Amino acid sequence: MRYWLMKSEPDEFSIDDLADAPNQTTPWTGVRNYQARNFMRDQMRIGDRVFFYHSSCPQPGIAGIAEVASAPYPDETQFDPQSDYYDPKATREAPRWFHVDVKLVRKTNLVPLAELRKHPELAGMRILQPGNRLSITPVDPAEWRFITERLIQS
DNA sequence: GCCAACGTTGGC
DNA sequence: GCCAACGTTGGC
Repeated sequence: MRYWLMKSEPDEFSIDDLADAPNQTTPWTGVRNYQARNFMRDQMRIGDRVFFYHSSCPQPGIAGIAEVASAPYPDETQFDPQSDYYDPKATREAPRWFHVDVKLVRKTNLVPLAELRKHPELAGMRILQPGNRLSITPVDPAEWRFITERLIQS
């Protein structure tokens, strides 16, 4: 099982929105970065654990734990001319964008970005590197353990 | 609102 | 294929 961190802007879709979603599950649509797509398409497996991260907001940080809840499949929004995420180069025969479903495991206390930065054990995390913009990043098992055992209350 | 980082686009 | 211009992300 792998571990991941997935960013979402709470103004767009927050941990509470996930909690309120049918079956507490949502299709992770709208990713338009090849590296992030490849993680979902090629590496994620059902049951992989995910830190749900709030970005571009007053209190950026980890807001909950989720899990990968589906195999990868084409992102419908790429075919929809009305969507912000419409991609005229994508076709149903050759979809360009794939995503998985993500299901809530539980909300957690917020672990602020500033808190993550305090711990040398986490210094290697992608999210902490300057200029990191990738919306989906792998999390090292040791980092996952440190955060869940030390920074998240059970 | 600012600005650094970085991915993408498009001219050549 | 190069690379400058441009747009976006995201913390502060």
